This record gives sequence, C-alpha cells and structure tokens, in this order.
Amino acid sequence: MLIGELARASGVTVRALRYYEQQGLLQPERTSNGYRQYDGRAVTKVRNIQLLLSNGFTAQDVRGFLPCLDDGEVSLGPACPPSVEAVTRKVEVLDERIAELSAVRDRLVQALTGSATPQQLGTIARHPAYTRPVRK
Amino acid sequence: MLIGELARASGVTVRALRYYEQQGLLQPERTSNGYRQYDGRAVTKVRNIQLLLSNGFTAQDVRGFLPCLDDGEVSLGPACPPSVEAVTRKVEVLDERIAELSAVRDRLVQALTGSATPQQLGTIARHPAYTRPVRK
DNA sequence: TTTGACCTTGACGCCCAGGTCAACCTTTAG
DNA sequence: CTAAAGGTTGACCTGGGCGTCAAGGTCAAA
Repeated sequence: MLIGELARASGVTVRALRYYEQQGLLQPERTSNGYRQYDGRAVTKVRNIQLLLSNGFTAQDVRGFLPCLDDGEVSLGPACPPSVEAVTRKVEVLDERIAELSAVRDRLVQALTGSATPQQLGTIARHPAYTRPVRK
Repeated sequence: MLIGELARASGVTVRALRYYEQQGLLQPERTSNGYRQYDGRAVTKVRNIQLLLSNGFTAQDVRGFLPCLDDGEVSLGPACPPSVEAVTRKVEVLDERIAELSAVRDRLVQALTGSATPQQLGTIARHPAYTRPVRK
C-alpha cells in the first residue's frame, strides 16, 4: 500500500502521513525505488493518530499511546512498552477529558430542552457525577 | 473582580484571558481607569472556554457553544441565540468525540488487563457500540 | 518516447493559542 | 515621594500540525 492509497483509505493527507512518520508515529517499509510501503494495519493506526491529535493531544502524547493501540495481535497486556502506570495515567487523562466533554454535552442538551435545573447550572467546572464503568 | 484575580481563580493566564476577549469570548466591563472588571460567573465561563479549547475546538467553535453554557439564569431553552439545530449538531460532534475517546480508553484498558479479544482489536476506527443516554 | 500519475526530499508559509517584552498608567503601602 | 504590585495596549515570537510549492525520480499506458 503506497502513501496515496493510505491517505485515501484513512482520510488524511499525504502531507500528514509524512509528518506522522517524521514525528516517529509511523515506520513504513520502503520499496526498492524508495517509495513508502504500508501494510493494512496502518489504516487503523493512522485513524487513531488523527483521532488523538484532533482531540487535543500532541504528537508526543500519541507516541506514548500508540504501542498499546497498535495491531492487537501481539504485545498486549503489560508487555506493551510503556510502563503500566504510564498507560494508566493516560487512561485517567482520557477519563477526565471524556467527563468534561460529557458535562458540556449534557449542558447543551439541557439548554436545548430548556429543562436546566438550578443545581446543574454553572457546575461544568466541577465535574458533575460522571463515572466510567471501570473494567475490573 | 480584576483580571489577575480571575486568572488565579480560573487557572488560566492573564494573557489567555485577554486573548479570549479578543476572540469575542469574553466581554468584561471596564472600571473608570480602564481596568477589566469581571463578575463571578466569568470563572465558570473561562473554565468552559479552556476546557473546549484544550479538547480540539477552536475559538470560533467555542463562540458557538458559549451562549448556551453561560450563566444559566436566563436565556436557556430554544431562546439561546444559536439556532436549535446548530446546537444539536454540536452535541452530535461532542458525542462523536466522546465515543472516539471512549474507544481509545477501552482499548488502553484492554491492553492493560491483557484481555483484548480479537473482535475488539483494530476496531477503533469503526466506533464500537457506544451509546450516550439520550435525554428524552 | 512522451505523457501523466504517482512518488521522493527539502524548504518556506500559515494558523492558532497563547508567551514574552516594551512602554506606560493607577493604586496602595511605607 | 517613592516603590511595588497590578493594570493597559501593541508588537513580535513560538510550537504544533500541517499546506504548499519546487525540483526531481519512477513507472505504466499510449
């Protein structure tokens, strides 16, 4: 799979793909003529990268996430490079972001329905009870 | 409440506050000597702004959100300036973002627990069943 | 063999969310 | 009166995530 094809398949530009590589997020093979060669898993990988970048994470952040999101065939569990506690912290960061966005969402919905109750107003900053199901 | 106090209270810098104002996100009063004067609701408002900006939304996006998140005392329901369908679309955008982040989170947790099942691997891009409770 | 589509590596440019510095005014404390 | 702390505008700078040429190599089709 060449770069243009990957670009179309993953919905990002060729430029972005080269940038991701430069940032150490992708390491494609090279064909004999120097063309970048990607395998099928790159599509999902690139989508994940774009997803995280467009949600306020930096390329450096993403470097920390990726090894644990990769293909899924090998190296899962505590075998994924970054230390377990590092990933755990990232999960916590994600939970925070999700909670915050959920709070915003709920307030918008309340605004729409016009059913905002006094208790729930102006409380976005102190996250209203949001609990993610903790996988145990 | 002067700008420095608001900065400390809301956890952003003075510079950021002036930038927000320049972007039309804040309209503080001015004291006789030209100092910016904010009321108490500004704290929550600023936190909301920062929250959205740090989650991949632009200042322009935020301009669209704010009137419906404001103080909460008046102008809720379909009385909030942006058209109802505009806000509805923003809610949808939020739902997408939340779903995507949740998917990433779940995959990270799976990587941690080492219990990733084949069906759930490589599926981040096609959002695994995530359903926000739709307020009805 | 020439055209066109695709690829390569630079390198410069842009936008956005601020950081930083300069020059200056205002108010309170000593 | 003077210093310190906080405010003002204006201007330029920065870092991240690309957009956009420029100049050229490769390859299949006509």
